[in-house]
Amino acid sequence: MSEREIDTSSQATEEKLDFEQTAREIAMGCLAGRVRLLNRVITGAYNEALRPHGVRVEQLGLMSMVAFLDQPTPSDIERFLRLDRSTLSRNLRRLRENGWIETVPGPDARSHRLKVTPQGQALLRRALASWRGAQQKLRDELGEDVLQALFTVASRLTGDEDTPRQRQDADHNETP
Amino acid sequence: MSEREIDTSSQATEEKLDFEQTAREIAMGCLAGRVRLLNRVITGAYNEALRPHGVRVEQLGLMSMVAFLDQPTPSDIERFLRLDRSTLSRNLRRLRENGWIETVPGPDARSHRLKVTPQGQALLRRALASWRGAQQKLRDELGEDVLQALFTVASRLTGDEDTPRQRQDADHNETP
DNA sequence: ATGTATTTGTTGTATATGCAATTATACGCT
DNA sequence: AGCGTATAATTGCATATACAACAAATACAT
Repeated sequence: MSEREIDTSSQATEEKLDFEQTAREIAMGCLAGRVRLLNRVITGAYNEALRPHGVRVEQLGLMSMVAFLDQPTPSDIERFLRLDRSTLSRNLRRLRENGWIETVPGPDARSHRLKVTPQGQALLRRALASWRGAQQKLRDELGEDVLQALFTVASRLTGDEDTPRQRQDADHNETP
Repeated sequence: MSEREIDTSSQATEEKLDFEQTAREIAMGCLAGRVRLLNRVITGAYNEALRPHGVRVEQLGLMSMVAFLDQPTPSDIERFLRLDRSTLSRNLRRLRENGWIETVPGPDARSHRLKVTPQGQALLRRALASWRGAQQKLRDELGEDVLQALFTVASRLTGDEDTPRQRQDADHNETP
């Protein structure tokens, strides 16, 4: 870096500014980054509250989903949670290894149904107060409206489980 | 399951209902679950768009943060992103192994500063269009107001480092 | 100055997550 | 029936994430 770069490189300077602006645009404006930050903070808050019970909020949530969907197959959960099959497979295996869920023969020879064991139910009941504590704390911090907004966004983004309004046109299929 | 359970177990029945309600409360109402779902869908969208460039949005974002913070130490980034030290350490190592960032001696013998290499800058420029495409697509799907809401929530939850340049009133400090 | 506490980074261990490839089963069509 | 395709779950590999334990260096209090 001697003399050349300073004099003749108005272009290089421009590129540098360009890069800095780009970096700023992504660093401060990336939606994915924000949502991951949000996720770290929020998930961390629940897990801190749940630590005494030896369960993570991811596991508690999955267990609850098994109960809520009433003997679902892994595939059912996958669709509902937009979770990759392989992720789900392993997460369920861990729940099974902990004795919190069990499998019963399913409607198909290649599938099976899931149910929460009594131990799993007991755990859920034990952990409920801590879970509620974390949820309430965040509700207080963020406000009920923000909570609702987050739920609404999630619904809208996943093709909505609960917002069945506005069907534009079911005919326009885009290249099968 | 013979006859006993049906007759004498009004208490067991009650407990079962109780469990089902709890499961529903958590399965459908857990904020952490919603935010993680949101994160899966959104981060997945960016990564799909970025795949041709061989970089993930987590990495692109971290690289941009290094540039934006202008030769930060890992500790600076940790505070800004609310990322665990160990996570950051490994993520930075991978960026270094890819030749996208480098370290220079820091203000301290136990620390060092980070900067983006020319290769890293080139990658950022190359990937910019794809990143913008993903961001715009989500903006269209969610609406500008929702985007802003997500940013605001993140800021509020982290004690807000940034709160976009919008400074409507820099005077109104909210009771320290 | 000296001993303790704090800061900074790394490594071990574990979970969550996703993509690609594989296996097994079911389904549909000829 | 049999063949090709679609669906279901698992496994290999890689990254992101966090907690705990550690090592090195600095800061601080007396």
